[in-house]
Amino acid sequence: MPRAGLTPAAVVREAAVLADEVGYDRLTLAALAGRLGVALPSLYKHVKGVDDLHRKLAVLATAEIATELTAAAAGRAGDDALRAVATAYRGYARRHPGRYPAIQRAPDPADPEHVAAAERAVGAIYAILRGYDLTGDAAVDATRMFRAAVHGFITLEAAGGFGLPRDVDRSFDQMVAALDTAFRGWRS
Amino acid sequence: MPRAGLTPAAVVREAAVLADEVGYDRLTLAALAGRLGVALPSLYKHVKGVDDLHRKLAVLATAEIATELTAAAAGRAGDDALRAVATAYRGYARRHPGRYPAIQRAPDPADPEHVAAAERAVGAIYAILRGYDLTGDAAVDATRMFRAAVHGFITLEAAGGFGLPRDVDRSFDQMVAALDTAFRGWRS
DNA sequence: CCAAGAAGCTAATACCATTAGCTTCTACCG
DNA sequence: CGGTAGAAGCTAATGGTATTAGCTTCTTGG
Repeated sequence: MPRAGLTPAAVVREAAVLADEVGYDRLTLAALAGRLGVALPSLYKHVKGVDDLHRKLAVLATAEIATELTAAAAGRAGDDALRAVATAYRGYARRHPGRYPAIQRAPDPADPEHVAAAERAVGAIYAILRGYDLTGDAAVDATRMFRAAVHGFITLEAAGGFGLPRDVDRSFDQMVAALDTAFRGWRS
Repeated sequence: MPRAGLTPAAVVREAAVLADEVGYDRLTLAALAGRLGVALPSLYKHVKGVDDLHRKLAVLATAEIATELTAAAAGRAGDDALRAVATAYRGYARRHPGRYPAIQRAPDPADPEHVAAAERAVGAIYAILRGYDLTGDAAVDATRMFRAAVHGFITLEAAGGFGLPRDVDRSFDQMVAALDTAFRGWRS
């Protein structure tokens, strides 16, 4: 009987694929084990349990989105960068509907990899705000607003919370334009 | 052996209390039955299952928050109303951390009570935007932005997503002020 | 007053996660 | 080249959850 040759990384990668297919809440150790051609308890050699799997998936997804946000911001400034990063943010959530909710989990301060990924993601947003002359507390507040607005839009959209026929893409564009207006006219 | 005298409404009310105590994701039929002094399967006389319970809880919470948002908006206009409704929104989420996530569930179009509650909640926000001379598509877009920003802020805050020491209440006030700026300068 | 329906119960089934303890492969070292 | 230790897999058992079936008992309306 040949071994499956699993590693923690391979398990988490497959978990990410599975989550995108069936949804984050239906990511189950049983389904994951079946997918990997292995009995369920065998997964415990690679992850400590379902909570640990969620944690590892959060690290993976946070690192992925951080890279995409950073790439989107590269070579752009001002409202151009704002639009690019907001679009990349929403794009990641749409391409990876199962990974995206995992990102919500706050990093354990004792996990340097997770903390670094989260800082990289937030840093990509924070950097944009220099183009609006926002620094210090104002930049922190504006970053929080950006994250809240984009994340909130993504989750409401995913939940089917926008009932009216008005085009959702257009609403998103309008929101990003309004964020630009807000950041230009920021008053501390 | 005396009857517990349950009704669907009583079951959902207790579910709301329990959810606020232990969290929405730990709202379980087993715990709910124990709380009501009844065996687990007995709950099926009042709710069809856990999904139905979630649906009913969504109706309850949506109606509650709609009432609070409407009350907050009453007698106010412009940025005054904006601040009041945003504060009421966040206040509800903080007072009812277990009910709040239930609201995310989109109403079944075939459920008039749920649809009406959702329309009442969105209507309270929509009404504010008349004070900014926003109507039609612009009002829809602005309403979506308001909901996205406030909801996103609430969920990020609840998830512990704001790591930095900067005061979160102040960030929220700044965001509401920035929404005011955005709505004043709205460009279609 | 009694019959029907509602409200409760127990028992059984089916997932899922977790732990314990066993077997077998593999890789490294003498 | 052989043996051994550890890693990777397995089965079995336990406990929690939801759901369905079928039974009993209370309550209420005719």
